[in-house]
Amino acid sequence: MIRQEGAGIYAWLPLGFRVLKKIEQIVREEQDRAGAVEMLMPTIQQAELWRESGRYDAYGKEMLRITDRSDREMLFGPTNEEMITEIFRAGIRSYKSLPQLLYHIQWKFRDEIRPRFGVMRGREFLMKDTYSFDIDEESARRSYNKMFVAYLRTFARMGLKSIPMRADTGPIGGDLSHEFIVLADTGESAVFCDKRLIDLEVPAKDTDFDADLQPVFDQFTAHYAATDEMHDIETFEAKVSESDRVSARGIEIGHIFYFGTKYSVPMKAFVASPDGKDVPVHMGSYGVGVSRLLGAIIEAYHDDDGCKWPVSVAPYHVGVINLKSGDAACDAACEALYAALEQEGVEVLYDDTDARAGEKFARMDLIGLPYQVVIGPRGLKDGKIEIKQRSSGEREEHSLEGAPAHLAKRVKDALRVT
RNA sequence: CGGGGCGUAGCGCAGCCUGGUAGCGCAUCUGGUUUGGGACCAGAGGGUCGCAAGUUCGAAUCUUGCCGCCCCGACCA
Repeated sequence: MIRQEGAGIYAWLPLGFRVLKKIEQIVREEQDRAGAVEMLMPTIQQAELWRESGRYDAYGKEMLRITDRSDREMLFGPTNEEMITEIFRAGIRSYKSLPQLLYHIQWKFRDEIRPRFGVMRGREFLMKDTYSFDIDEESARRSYNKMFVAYLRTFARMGLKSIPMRADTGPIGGDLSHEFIVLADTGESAVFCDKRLIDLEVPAKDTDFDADLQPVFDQFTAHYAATDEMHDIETFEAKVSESDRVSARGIEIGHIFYFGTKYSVPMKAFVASPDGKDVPVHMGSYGVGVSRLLGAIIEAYHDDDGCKWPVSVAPYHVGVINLKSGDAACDAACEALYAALEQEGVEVLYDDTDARAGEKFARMDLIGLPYQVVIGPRGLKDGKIEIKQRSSGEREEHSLEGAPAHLAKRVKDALRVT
């Protein structure tokens, strides 16, 4: 799936790359649904831009600084607030063009003191970052809520139960911020929350993002939830009954900020307000660690034998195991099934190596595709094949004849966006 | 950056203390026997022992310097 090429730097091998693309696509679809517009900014930025915001000196050693052949100072972007602000001010002059919600999915580099946990904390990582521009705080809050809801949906589609937690705004600054945390034993930080939060229903596919989303926000922030650094044990114990208290470990998979005019003022991103006066725009930024999500999903879905991918992000939906490759009937049956499944839009990984059965099963379990189809000469005599579900381990006999439609239906049901 | 450790075949490791020219398991390749849930036998290929300098008749092994990587801590999508 991946291969380490340096501290915190990974090559994405074919299988891992497929998963990354699927995660990316879900993130993209939910951004689009929420009304954000995709674009693409470069990885390399000019130091000059960062001097305007004052962050060139403030950012410290985490920023990878580069010089070009003319000794111009450049940097590999750790984030894009400055650049998007520059793009905004160059093109937007009037309140009538607001709000704006722009995002891109691009590689970032942060020269972490200590990269670890593989792709969970790489130095180079793929991030979706959205930036909002609004005329005032009230409007900015609506943008914030859109991303808040979009994130709940995004993570749910990957099978992750995310919990928004009030967060410290950190070096990016501002006063309204939430981290989206997924609970996992191997999580990096301790988290504390109210159990009732975990069972809340995620907003549906047909959510109207132009409507008032404040009730959703209120619902998901009504109960206690805090990461280690924001945790206050007295409040926790006062607000949450003992049976509802959850103390666990969590992985941060998303982080949203409202930071007002922090960048628009120094960088002069002003728009004309209705009364004709120039006012600084109110901004927010919203990040999802796309490459990190791959690690988070594995943490959430695996067993001793390997991965157990949710259908929505699995590198393939179905693995076809030919128990006796070289046998004419087996080969024909496998190839027919493969073709029929592809016809149905099901993604298939076909193992026709001549390894022993046990090795093939083990390998397929490790890869962790949602469904495995086993075809061998013995079952084939009666037109039977085996369908195994990786997540439950459940195996069922099925007729070869109806298998493509049957599997396609199961895959499509699992993929149905709610 | 502070503390600890590692670098020897694609992967995982032994050998280093006590210098004598490199080995094991897995993987790969060939042949055979097997074959329905991690087979067996026989054989083969694959290594500038992280890099450089030094000590020595001789360095994977000792010394020094450098590079890379991992783990613990402060920081982070």
